[in-house]
Amino acid sequence: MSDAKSNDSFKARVYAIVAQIPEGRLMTYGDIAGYCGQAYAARVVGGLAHFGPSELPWHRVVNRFGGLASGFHGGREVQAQLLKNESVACTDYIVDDFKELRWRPTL
DNA sequence: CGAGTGACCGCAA
DNA sequence: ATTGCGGCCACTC
Repeated sequence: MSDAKSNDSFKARVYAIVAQIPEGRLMTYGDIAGYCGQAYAARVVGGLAHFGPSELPWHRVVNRFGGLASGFHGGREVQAQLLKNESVACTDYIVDDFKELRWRPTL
């Protein structure tokens, strides 16, 4: 909300955004980090995701190229399968309409 | 407690 | 247009 300054840890904000990503939608680490207030903390988003709760739709989070990242819970093939399961056209671990599916959080 | 690593991005030349 | 480099935060061991 209005404050949303630094009451919660950075990871809390990242998890909140990722958890709010709708189906068929994708987001990039830089975008999430940017919406968290630190566009330079893109690495943190990835790091948190590596240890983050598998309950969050990390499979909807991709890199700048719209491709699946590594270290996903289970494997990239699983992530690709999940995206396909969400009607997301992904080819060779790369989202086809990534630029079109790039979702923007509702502030 | 301290140090290192990490699924990255943006910019510059 | 392409390539190379640096930098920030949090988590884990």
